[in-house]
Amino acid sequence: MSTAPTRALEHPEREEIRLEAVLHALSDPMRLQVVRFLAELGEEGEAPCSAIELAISKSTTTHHFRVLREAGVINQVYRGTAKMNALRRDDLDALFPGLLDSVLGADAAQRQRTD
Amino acid sequence: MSTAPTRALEHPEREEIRLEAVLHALSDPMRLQVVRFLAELGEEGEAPCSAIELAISKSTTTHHFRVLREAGVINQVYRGTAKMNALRRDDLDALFPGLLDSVLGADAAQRQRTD
DNA sequence: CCCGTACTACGATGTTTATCGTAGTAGGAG
DNA sequence: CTCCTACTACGATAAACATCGTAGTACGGG
Repeated sequence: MSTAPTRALEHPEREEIRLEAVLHALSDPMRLQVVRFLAELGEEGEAPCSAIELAISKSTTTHHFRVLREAGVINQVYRGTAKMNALRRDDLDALFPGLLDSVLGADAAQRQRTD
Repeated sequence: MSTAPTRALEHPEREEIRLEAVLHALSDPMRLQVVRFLAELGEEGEAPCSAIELAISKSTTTHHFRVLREAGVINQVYRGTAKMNALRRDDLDALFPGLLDSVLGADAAQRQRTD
């Protein structure tokens, strides 16, 4: 009925994003992998959940995306049947300058070391 | 007897420190408070567990210090009856350049905002 | 209207975590 | 040796978390 703008998803406002929640969200390998993937898409990059191949089930994937969204790390919007995901780089950089980049850098470095 | 150097504590080597573990260790408010405290002591700063007033019981405090130590965030040594704690800044900076500083900066910023 | 794709909600399970209190050990001071 | 201080180990508990499978809903295309 009417023009229901596709049901909306709960996101914390920029000011509501908590450092502890962000660190917790990033402290899981699966979620870090998602963030790395989104970061590699560049500035405006967005991707459906299905674009990221994780070695876990669909329902668990949904769970991890939700953790990331609720922590304020990613933005999720319904676009037709897909759900597009994007890093909230602007918000994170504004709140915690340099944090995201050093985490991504640390991850890349560790990955290279451990390879 | 001989010169038993007071019983030793398990610490990960520099190369064994995992980013995920560090992020997880830092994602708890109590532990972040400990790290902030130690960071404020400066380069060579070290302090006994009892120097940090946490709003939790002694046994829980012990637990958090252990999590930090096992993640490679702090170094603990017995010094007489006390157990001295120090940030492993050198190791962290070498492995994850900028990470610790941006977390501490982010924490300070958030604290100022939320005050 | 029916179907397929994409994602979710729910309920279950096993693991980890934060927390505590009590009882203990280790080391320095008397 | 005795006592005090500092910290730990253990056992318990309640909450949170990662994971799954099944059953469902939302949307676009035929």
